[in-house]
Amino acid sequence: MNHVIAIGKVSEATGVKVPTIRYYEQIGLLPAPPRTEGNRRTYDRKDADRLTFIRHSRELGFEIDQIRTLLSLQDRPDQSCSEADTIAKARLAEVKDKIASLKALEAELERMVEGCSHGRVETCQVIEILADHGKCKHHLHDA
Amino acid sequence: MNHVIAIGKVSEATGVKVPTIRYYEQIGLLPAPPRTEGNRRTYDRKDADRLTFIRHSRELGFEIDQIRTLLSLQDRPDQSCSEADTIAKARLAEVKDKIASLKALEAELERMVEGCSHGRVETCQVIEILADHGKCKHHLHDA
DNA sequence: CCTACATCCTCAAGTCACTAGAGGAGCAAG
DNA sequence: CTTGCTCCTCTAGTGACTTGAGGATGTAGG
Repeated sequence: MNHVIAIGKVSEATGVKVPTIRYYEQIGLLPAPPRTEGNRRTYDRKDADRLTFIRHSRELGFEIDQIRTLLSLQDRPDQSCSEADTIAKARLAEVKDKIASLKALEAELERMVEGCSHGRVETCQVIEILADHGKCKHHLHDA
Repeated sequence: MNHVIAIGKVSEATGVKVPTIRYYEQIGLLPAPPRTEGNRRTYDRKDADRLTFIRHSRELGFEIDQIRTLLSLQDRPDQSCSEADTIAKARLAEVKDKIASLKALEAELERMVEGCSHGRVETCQVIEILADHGKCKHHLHDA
């Protein structure tokens, strides 16, 4: 209720950097807060909660547009949560994919590093493997 | 030696898209090839190899600047490969980190999705967990 | 009251690694 | 000769911010 928190304090409390908070306001993800006489933004607890929600969602890899949807769902608690469920499931699938391809990548990098004879480039597996894709067993889709 | 391959063919052969090849030339990652009378780029086997090297490195998640270093190492085979080794090791560490944080993320998403009662938003774990970071056991660094 | 200094403001431009589109020229086949 | 493909340059857009310039405001100490 009492808009009293300065942008720097919200930043500290939520872990979202000051310019990022202003950016979120600009793109309409966070409502423009009231200002002091000296034109400074004043936030309250609700704003901080929203920013925490946003930060956590970003950490989980959701895109801004997905977060927009999730936020709008949060604002209307009577609605079905199937949309939130769908978004989370899609993200989960993405994450599983990414873990799989990162593991392939890890294996290949390990092979590279282990194969490095610490000699000259001529005989270095690192360079060798990068140069010759045929030496790579896996098909990596994206890393 | 015989510069004879058109950009579309190199693209096909290496899996690097045509505009991306031109982009790599622009940023100096790939040397500007000779042109035909009709101003078309003509590539040879060496260029294709270099592009394969670049693509594979990108798939492994190396940044353009790192690839620049790796390429310059490849060009001077007498040098020590310790720099390549260092770059690969750093990338390996990054990948391991990322896998760890993605696994935490996977667990959290799974918890969210399983906790969804398919009812209204009010009781939905998905929204709940996003809103309250305290409910999240893990510290995720980046996803 | 004055002076440092931290914090805040706006606006524009930069980052990374591409991708997309406009508008036009070259080239091979039917 | 025309259809349709590939190619050319150039500019601008993408996502999610970050950085910097240039200035105003707020606060603590002397």
